[in-house]
Amino acid sequence: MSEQLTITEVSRRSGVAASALRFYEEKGLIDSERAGSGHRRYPRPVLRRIAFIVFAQKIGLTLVEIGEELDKLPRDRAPTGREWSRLSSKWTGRIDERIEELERLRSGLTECIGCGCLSLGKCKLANPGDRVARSGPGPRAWISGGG
Amino acid sequence: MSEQLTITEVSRRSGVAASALRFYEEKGLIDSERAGSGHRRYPRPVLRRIAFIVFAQKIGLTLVEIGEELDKLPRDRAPTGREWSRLSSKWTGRIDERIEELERLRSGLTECIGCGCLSLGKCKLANPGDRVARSGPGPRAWISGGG
DNA sequence: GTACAAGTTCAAGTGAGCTTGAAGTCAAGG
DNA sequence: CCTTGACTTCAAGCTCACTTGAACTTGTAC
Repeated sequence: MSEQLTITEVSRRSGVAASALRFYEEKGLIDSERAGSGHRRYPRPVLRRIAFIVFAQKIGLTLVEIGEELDKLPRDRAPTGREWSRLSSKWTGRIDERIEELERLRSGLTECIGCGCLSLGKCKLANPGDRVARSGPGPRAWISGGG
Repeated sequence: MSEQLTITEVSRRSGVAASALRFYEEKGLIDSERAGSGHRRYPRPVLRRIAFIVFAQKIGLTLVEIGEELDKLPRDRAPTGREWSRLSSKWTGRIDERIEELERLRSGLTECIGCGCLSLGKCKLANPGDRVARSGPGPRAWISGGG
């Protein structure tokens, strides 16, 4: 019958820390029911939702953006494969853009740095549209990294 | 003669805020000399150095990593093109890795989400090596985004 | 001589995405 | 009855990459 999962089970299966799961719930990204004790009980489809969140983060979406995407899914029932893939189509575009940007940067490194043009402003490669620039005080958006 | 630039000039030419330039200096990423007044005066080659920092950030290096790379350059004279490109070779590898990861994620989105396997752990695509995972409390590393 | 822009330092704030710690609840086992 | 362990909430802390504000000095223009 184990249709409901505890937070530790969900954490183990998803690889996402329990504290992060609570955090996601607080942000409205996932839901939980409660046992009589007040403990969280997760319906199984939450795993897919979490997988999607992890996926989306790796692609580079913020939790807010992910939330907006997830809001397009029905809350009352498990979404269909069709519904999931409708969301994902948007993201492949994002991935493509990012790959293109990285390829531009790679050319910049090999071509642009060899010559003397790497002085910004002049060099289109260093500043392609300036899409990453300025969007508030916090850290600028960055790439994977993790190493 | 204007061999020396003020902080506003450097800021304007590089597109990096003056506050950020001071911050970079504090972190040891760039140097400045001082006018009699105590105001910063930058030698021209600093622009290339800043360009490199901006570049490297877009690729996904942290300021600490960038600092480690820049430490390999001579401080007493302007580095040669050869010296710059030695640094950059490392980074192209990083870009390639990141592009590969994004391509894996893209396959994951189109193949993996259509089927039912998107439950993490089972799905290799969702967790390729787990390179981005766990490295301290802060935000996980993320990608560009910037909108 | 006084206004004003442009610079200085230092401390504190910001935002994202969490983690950690304190203090408490609840169910099962000995 | 007491401990253990899994859970709860809430507040505070942390990293990264900066920005912002306060209080102050300097150089130039009128």
